[in-house]
Amino acid sequence: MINLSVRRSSEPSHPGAAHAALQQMATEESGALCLEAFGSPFHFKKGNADLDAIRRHALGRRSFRPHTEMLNQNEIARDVLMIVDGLACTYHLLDDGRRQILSFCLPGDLIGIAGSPHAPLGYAAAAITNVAVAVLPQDRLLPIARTNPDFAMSLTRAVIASQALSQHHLTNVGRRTARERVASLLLELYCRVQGVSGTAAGEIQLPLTQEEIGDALGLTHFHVNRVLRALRNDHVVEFVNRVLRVLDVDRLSEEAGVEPGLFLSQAA
Amino acid sequence: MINLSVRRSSEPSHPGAAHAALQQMATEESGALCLEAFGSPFHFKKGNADLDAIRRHALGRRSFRPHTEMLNQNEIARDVLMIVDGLACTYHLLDDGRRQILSFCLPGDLIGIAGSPHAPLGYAAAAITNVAVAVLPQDRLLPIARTNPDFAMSLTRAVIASQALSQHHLTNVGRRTARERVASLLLELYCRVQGVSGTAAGEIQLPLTQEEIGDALGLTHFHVNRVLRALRNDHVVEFVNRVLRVLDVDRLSEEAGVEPGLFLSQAA
DNA sequence: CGTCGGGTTGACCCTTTTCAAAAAAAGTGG
DNA sequence: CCACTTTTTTTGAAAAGGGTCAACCCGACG
Repeated sequence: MINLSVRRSSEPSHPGAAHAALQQMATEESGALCLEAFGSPFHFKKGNADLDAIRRHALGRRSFRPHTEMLNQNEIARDVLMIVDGLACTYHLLDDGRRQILSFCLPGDLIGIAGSPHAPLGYAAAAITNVAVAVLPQDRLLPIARTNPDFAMSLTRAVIASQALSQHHLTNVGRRTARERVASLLLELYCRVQGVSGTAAGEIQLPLTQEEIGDALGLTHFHVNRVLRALRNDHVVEFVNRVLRVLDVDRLSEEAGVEPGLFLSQAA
Repeated sequence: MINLSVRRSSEPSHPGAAHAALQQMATEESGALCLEAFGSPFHFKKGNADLDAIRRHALGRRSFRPHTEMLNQNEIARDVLMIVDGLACTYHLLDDGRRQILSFCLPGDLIGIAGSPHAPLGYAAAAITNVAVAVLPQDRLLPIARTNPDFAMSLTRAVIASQALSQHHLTNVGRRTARERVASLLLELYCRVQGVSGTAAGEIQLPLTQEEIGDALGLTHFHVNRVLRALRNDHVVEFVNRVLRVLDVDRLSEEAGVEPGLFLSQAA
């Protein structure tokens, strides 16, 4: 049902020699392991005030290769990570292998904020593409907040925004048909990716497998495949070769059953 | 499919004369409309530091009768509400009447915190029983946070805790069977109610309809009924007459597929 | 050139929904 | 305290939306 081949992030990486220059570029402040290219369509373009406020306090950078685990759901998370480049996801993994993807994480998203400082995180995070993150040690949050009150509110707003998305997903999975769910997720990703990349073409790069889509929507990848085909036949969206082409945005949001503009506010 | 008979909360209330004394008791700080009795099993017993920090800044109180709307999903929320007594829920309402309950709100829970100060809330909230809340105007959050950094972090932690619950629900609905979902929700409510009420009996008052349970779990109330019967036949839990009796906690958490103690941390 | 991760398809099965209807409970007003 | 109404719970039968399983295809990659 799921791809369990997620490698531990602590594994040493073996970047090809050709990538050396880019790695240098990425190895800014800290001695974190940095690798791979950063020409992805998922780069942090325009910042909003809150995110910049948070990012300003980051202590370093780290990078992750595709399909590596960024946060473990049973360990206490030492650091909060802000995605700077690339695509990741957070998820729950059940004992028998079932997986629920909780969110797809784009540049600007925060992952790993813990409620209690020494409790396990409760969810895992993994890189989907190459991912670069800014690192913010968990135990620096309170000190920073004390000297910088706006920082704390920025943090709060970031968490609230991400919860609004979680709730949207819950409604999706709980009360919508497979077709509506797929339409809704594609619309969401289309809007969010355009939001962070600043572009506005009719298509985006979307390096997701149908299995990942299914794990986010509570469907099997078989059924995702069927729905995708139907959506393509009906000239709503095409999702082939990791490219999502939206043929008719209004139609898509109609199919999804969401008010257009729901996801645009995310990018504000 | 859903009960659309939610009355506007602005309706004047008509408390019986017998309740006068109790009303007085409840009308503490402000001229808010207060009514009805407060002998419910859902009363704010033991506070944790964060919640007290937040509640300390509340400006007044309000009460809601059962099935009245507390927050509207299309309006901008003026106030943040902290439940002090009673049971409420937050939900999304789709155009065609489908409803997804996002969370059940017990004393200590915060609802209505807005990410952007002037955007619609995105979800609604309704009282299930009589509900008493502490009111905290949205626009006081930032001023308070500025002079009191710990308040902001308390707020952040409260939102994080509630997001953890949302995510748990998402996994429930997306990747678990009907039986697992019902078991999981009952276990959650059992633990949370005992947490806030401070009791530890084998049963709790749980004034929910099967329809509400279904709307929270992405099931029809017909199927909830059948699952409930099966669980009763198997001597795991009994849920009759608004009373939830847990016959075997370990068995229940096993059925739910969650590690026992997941929800206990909520009450900490 | 052979393996491997994804995508695609069809047939079949099963969990859950839908619909109709009745019984039980809970309010409401007199 | 009793009729009367409205919710809520319960049950059965039938339909359907998705899941399961078994293949096969394809391009990427070593």
